[in-house]
Amino acid sequence: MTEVVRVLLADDEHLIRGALAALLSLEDDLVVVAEAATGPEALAMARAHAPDVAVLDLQMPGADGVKVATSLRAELPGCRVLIVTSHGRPGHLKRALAAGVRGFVPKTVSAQRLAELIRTVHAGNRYVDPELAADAISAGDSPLTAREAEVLELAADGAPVAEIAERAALAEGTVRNYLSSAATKLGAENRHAAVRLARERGWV
Amino acid sequence: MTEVVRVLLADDEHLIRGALAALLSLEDDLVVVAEAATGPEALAMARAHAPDVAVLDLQMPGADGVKVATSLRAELPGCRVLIVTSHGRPGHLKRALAAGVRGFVPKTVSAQRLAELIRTVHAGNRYVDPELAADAISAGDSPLTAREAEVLELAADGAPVAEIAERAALAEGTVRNYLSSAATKLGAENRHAAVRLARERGWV
DNA sequence: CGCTCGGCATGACAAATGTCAGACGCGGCT
DNA sequence: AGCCGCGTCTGACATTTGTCATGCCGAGCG
Repeated sequence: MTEVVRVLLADDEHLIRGALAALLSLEDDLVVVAEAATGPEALAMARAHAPDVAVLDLQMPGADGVKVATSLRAELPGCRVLIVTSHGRPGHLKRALAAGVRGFVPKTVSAQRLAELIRTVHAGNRYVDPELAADAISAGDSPLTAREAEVLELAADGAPVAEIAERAALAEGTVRNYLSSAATKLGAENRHAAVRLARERGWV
Repeated sequence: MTEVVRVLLADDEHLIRGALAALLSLEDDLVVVAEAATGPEALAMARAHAPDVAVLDLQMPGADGVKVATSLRAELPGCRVLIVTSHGRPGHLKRALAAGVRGFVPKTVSAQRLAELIRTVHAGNRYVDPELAADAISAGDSPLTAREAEVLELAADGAPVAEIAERAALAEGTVRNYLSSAATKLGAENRHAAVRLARERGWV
């Protein structure tokens, strides 16, 4: 094991990023070559340092971890991506895997374990946290059609139907119809509960 | 400075807690005597080890940082509390200060800075992050009356008015009235937008 | 081709929600 | 005491939202 893994660390919480950098540096075969606090910064750093593995927080200002991963996939195909997250929602995992992410774990893992996982994804293997995977499977695919999801998203901040209709270029009746069917599919009493459920499952 | 500060660390994210414990241990005058992943666990650990300073995450399973701080205040008056948080909302700061918390900072600070702050609060001084303080001041006090806030909270998960009325033991008309006046005070179009705004400002 | 099925879209009607004027009690103020 | 102002509470009315029956179009299939 003479090979050294060059790591990029991106997380908006300085406390965690710094602490993590220090801990990972204790491992002989890992070296943190760059740190970033935002999505765009992470991309810039990746271009500049071409790391072997990028450890990305899911929620960062600017662009979230999955978006960064997508861009990275295109620009630096050799760079493996490992996502860490505080509040894992099923849909995110699905999107992340679709973006070519190699690992997906909650922040409840230990640093020791994270170091192992960095080696794992660097070796070309995949790893997703079993519990998150189980959630994603039990949540299943979104039953919503494209328009239903679109309208539900526009309804997310509590806007009245008239405004949604205008933004989506639809008749009010149509908007109500989509909201209603979305709510039925999700088993919600009304559209607001539907928005909440869809968010929890990562479908919006 | 021969005195050693005994620290309790509570955060549900193992990654951060562990990393933090390691970093703080590098400081000669700080020693982490206990760690916890949940609110109740933090309380139990505090009782067992009687730390000088408790570093608490705001959002933990079981009981949040402020609730733990309140209990701690009663049981271990000598233990100073420092709250760290990822997403600082104005209302939380206010609640925290009311609970006798001595420090309140976002997780974007560096570990170095955190170590300084632990010494600061241990010395009996207070510290709140300037930016969070500014937010709290600009957000001001909640304009909602007790009933308005209560009803708005019951409406938070999208429940229909009839259900809220039953839970609050009020007539439906009354509930609608409170929701309406709350929405007006918050400058919201409807109650759902009102819930969102009140959450953002930490008023629910 | 002719058929069915599912997604998209609409308007009319029923139900839920928002708005209004007003009643009651309580505390502060002159 | 008498008079506000404020919070609490209510029902009646207007508006918004949810539900339903229906039509249109393209994809898949016998």
